[in-house]
Amino acid sequence: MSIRDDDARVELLQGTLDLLILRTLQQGPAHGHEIMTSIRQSSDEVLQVEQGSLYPALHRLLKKGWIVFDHGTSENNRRAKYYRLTPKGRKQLAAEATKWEKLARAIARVLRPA
Amino acid sequence: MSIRDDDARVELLQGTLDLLILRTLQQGPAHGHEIMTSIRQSSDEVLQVEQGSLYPALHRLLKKGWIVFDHGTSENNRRAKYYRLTPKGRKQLAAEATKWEKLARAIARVLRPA
DNA sequence: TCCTCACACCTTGACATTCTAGGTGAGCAG
DNA sequence: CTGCTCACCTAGAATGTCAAGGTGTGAGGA
Repeated sequence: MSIRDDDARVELLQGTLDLLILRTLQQGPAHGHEIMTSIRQSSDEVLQVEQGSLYPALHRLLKKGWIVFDHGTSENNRRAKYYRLTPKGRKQLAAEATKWEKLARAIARVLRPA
Repeated sequence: MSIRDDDARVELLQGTLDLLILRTLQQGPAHGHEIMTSIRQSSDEVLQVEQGSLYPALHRLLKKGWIVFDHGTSENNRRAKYYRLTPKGRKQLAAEATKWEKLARAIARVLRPA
């Protein structure tokens, strides 16, 4: 994942991609390409997930049983894999979201101490 | 770095350690051990930096010219390296803090879209 | 005296995640 | 039939972190 930083791309942050994918799929099934553009758009063009990160991540989530996919046809009439959350994935999403909140708050505290 | 999660330790998040160290040193010179406890305390015991992460990180920051150290003696009368920010490090801190804010906001947007 | 503990520093090896940089094939527009 | 976008994929390298080890020294107690 990269973050747009004054028109330069800077790599940043490990461990949040799973969370972002799970959250995106919570809004309904989507194929890889859709997930990419969805994350980019819902972050106001700040977050740019690379394909080389996305697909390994999807396979990782599949393996862990957090998502599954069905074959389907995209809006552009292409073959595509529609991923969706499993119940296990929903739980994981909740857990990861909580963890993220906790972490973000903790870092914020360190950045501006009382 | 790990985050305390209901009395279990879960590793989390790559790329923020430099920021936390720089921010800690902004409050004045400190040696490694102090930096560890300072981060733990200012995060309300949530963030626990391991030695195996801290020292490589310090050497990395040294190499990049963001910090320097002087030999000194600790409060406990031990030999210690007192690290402090360089002007370059101060700039870097500002840049990384901005980047973090940007990222945290972006992720927050993805987590709860309008 | 000797022992143990905490302090302060360090390194090695493994691991996971991500990026770069490739590649495939199919549909669509010119 | 060419070129473009879509949609999928992988190999290789880089990176940062952790777990687990290690050294040496000072302080305090037995």
